[in-house]
Order: sequence, then C-alpha cells, then structure tokens
Amino acid sequence: MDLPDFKDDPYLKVLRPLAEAYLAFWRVDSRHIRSMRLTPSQFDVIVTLGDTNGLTCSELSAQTLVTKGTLTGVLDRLAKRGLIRRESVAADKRRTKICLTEKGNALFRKVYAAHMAFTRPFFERALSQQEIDTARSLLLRIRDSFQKEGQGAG
Amino acid sequence: MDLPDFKDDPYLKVLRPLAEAYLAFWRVDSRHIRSMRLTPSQFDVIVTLGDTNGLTCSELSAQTLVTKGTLTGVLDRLAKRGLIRRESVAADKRRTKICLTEKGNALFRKVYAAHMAFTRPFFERALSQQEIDTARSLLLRIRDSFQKEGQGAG
DNA sequence: GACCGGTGGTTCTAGCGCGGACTATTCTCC
DNA sequence: GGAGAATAGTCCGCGCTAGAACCACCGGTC
Repeated sequence: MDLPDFKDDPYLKVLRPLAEAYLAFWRVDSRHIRSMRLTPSQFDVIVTLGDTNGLTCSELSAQTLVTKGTLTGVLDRLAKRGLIRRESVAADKRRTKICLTEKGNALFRKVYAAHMAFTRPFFERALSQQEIDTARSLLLRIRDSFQKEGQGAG
Repeated sequence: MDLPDFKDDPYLKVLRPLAEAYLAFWRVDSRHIRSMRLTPSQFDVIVTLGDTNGLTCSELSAQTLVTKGTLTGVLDRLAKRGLIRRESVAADKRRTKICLTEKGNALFRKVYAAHMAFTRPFFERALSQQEIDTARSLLLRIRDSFQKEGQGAG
C-alpha cells in the first residue's frame, strides 16, 4: 500500500496511521494475552462471558469479534480446558447457553484485571484526557462511515 | 472487554473505538479485496511489489504485515497463479528475489487503483481535511507508544 | 580452511478467520 | 395446522497467523 504516486492522497494520511496504530496495539495486546496462556479469541470470549449468567453462541459472536463458524472451535478448546460449559436451553432446543465454569470465572477475574493494567499505560502516556476524547469521536465517525450499510460509500 | 465496572475507564474510551474503527474498515476493505479474487495478504504482497524491481522475502515481510513463515505459503499460491516468480540471487545463494510477472503487474495496476477508489469515500465522508490531520497525529502517537521497545510501558 | 555467530528461506504445529453448506428447530402466515 | 422462511449451532475448505525449529549459506576470525 505504499506507492509514491499516491503518498499525498489525503485519505491515505489516515488510513495508514489507523492501521499502524491498531496493529501496534494489537501486537502488544495479543502478546500479553498469549503470555497468559490464552489466544486473543479465547480471551475475548472469556471476558465477554465474565459477569454474565451465560450467553448463547449468537450473542457471543455478536459481542465478540469471533464469527459463528469460528466460535464452535474456540468453545471446544475452552470446554476441553474446563473453562466453559454448554447448557441446553429448555425453551428453545436450537439454542445453547455458554457459561463460565468456576475455573473459568476465576481465570477471568485474574486475567482481565491484569490485562487492563498492562495495556492502560500505553494509552495514558500517548494522549491527554482531552486528546482521548478527540480521538474517540473521530474514530467513532470513521467506524460509522464503514458500518453504514449500502457499502457503496457515497 | 465489556465490563460495567470499567466502562468509565478513560483509556477504554479510546481502546474500543480504535478497535471498532479499524475492524469496521478492515471488514469493508477485505471484503472488497476478496471480491477481486485476492486475500488481504496476497493484496498486500502484490501492492508492495508493485513498481519495484523485486524484493527479497525478508524485505517483503518487513514491509507488509505478513510474517516470514506465512510468506512462503502466500508466495506459493501467488506463484501457482502465475502472478509472481522467484529468482535466485547470484551474489547470495541464501536469498530469493520475488518479482511480479507481467500478469502480476497488470493485476496490480488494475486492482490497486480500484481499491483506492473504493476505500477513499469512506474516509472522505467521515472526516474533514483538518480532522484528518488531527486524527493522523493522534493515531501516530498511539502507534509510537506501543512501538516503543521496553514494552513495560512506563 | 575449519569454526562460529548471524542471516535467509522453508517447514511444522496449533489455532483463528471467512464464507458457505448443512441439520434441527422455531416462527410466520395463510 | 401445515408449507415455507428464518434462526441456532455445527461442519467444511481454504487460507492466514505466531512462534519455533530447521537447514543452507554468508561473513569474519583465527
């Protein structure tokens, strides 16, 4: 994505920093998660399940960044490690409720706090309170622009 | 990553929008790339090779988001489609120079312009010129914070 | 000219990502 | 209450991902 001809294109001035900022964050973030013996997807699922009474697969995949198809495998591995369990739902036999086990809940408490504490300083030293607000609103505008349906953009 | 207790944490106010903005972008971006019969990694490689006289694998993996180990497979598939070729380097038998073929170069020209044209409007309609500059500088600060070595962040 | 640390590319393992197909169940509408 | 659409979860194919191990090769040293 690095052509001289286009380097001055104003929109590239955000596109690349956006990608670079997120990916720099992501590398640090995921490395720390892996050091806690979880993958990013597993962490995402555990944290999303934390402090709930269980969620269905659809709810989980909507609230995490894990798609429906991938979720099955992720849950299989978490179940194998005794961190979650699948419960059938009487009212709707199609559904399965996913719950943290005791062990999973304990892990959640430990790992979430640790990860927050690890990640926070990177942001705090980068931006002031006011800049955080500015960045937030600009980023949300970008997000909304890409989330608008009719992807035809215009 | 969605706990009530922590929702007011100032750093979460950027973390989530950053992730959401990038991922919203990424979904639209990668879907468009796939519609052109390329994967994001393949696109990244092709675009990076465009307008060069060939790069070694190390150079490629440094300039793209594709790691050394993954690159082999990506290049295999691109070679199988006749889009790149591997050339041995006389001066150093360890190295392999990767070049776009004619076909690959033609694809590059077609696909890169199309993709830029597709993506640009999403940013243009989200932010003004001035906001682009602001967003850029804040994002670069975030990036730099995460890229600083000693990941201990303090 | 044999050692040796460093580099370049490939290979391996375990796991994730997307889209699409499939089965079972539930909902909707006539 | 039965046909057909929609939904829930699983499964599959292909490809990507990090990280580590591996082997060939280079550069310098003695």
